[in-house]
Amino acid sequence: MNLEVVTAQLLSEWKSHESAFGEDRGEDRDSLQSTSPESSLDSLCSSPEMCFSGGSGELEDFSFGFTGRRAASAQRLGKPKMSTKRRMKASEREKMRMRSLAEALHHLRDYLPPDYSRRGQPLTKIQTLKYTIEYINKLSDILSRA
DNA sequence: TAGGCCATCTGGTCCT
DNA sequence: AGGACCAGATGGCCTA
Repeated sequence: MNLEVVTAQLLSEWKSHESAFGEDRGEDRDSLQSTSPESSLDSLCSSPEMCFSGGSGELEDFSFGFTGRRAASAQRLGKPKMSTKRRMKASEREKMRMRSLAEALHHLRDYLPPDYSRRGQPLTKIQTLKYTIEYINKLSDILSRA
């Protein structure tokens, strides 16, 4: 069985599951938000610090006001507080890490059949993961029966 | 206005 | 010591 046949079979199977899937979507409908397809990436600039590209001095001032409460709890534990420079570097790395994760999820959506994102509403991260699992299971099932 | 989703910051933990 | 990963907290945006 070649790839085209598998794909065709999958799509037809997909259609047959559409009703059940629709219910699933209905269940999730409430959680479908209006984040546009590009929003998860474009919205990287949705908060003040997101558009910061490194201006360390100002960022430092900002994060100081923002993190006071947690720093206090860290000091209470008697642990040596991370240096500001190191903390900023760690924050930057974490930001990049989460962005690459969001990007990967964004990319993953492209591999799901359009049925999964009906009504032009993009999938949330959770939905993307759940539906991907579902999709892979269906593909595996078809292949095992071939 | 409440609730969902998201990006970011942060401290803790593990690993190299 | 420093990087990677994780989970909790927080605030902004959007929709019903």
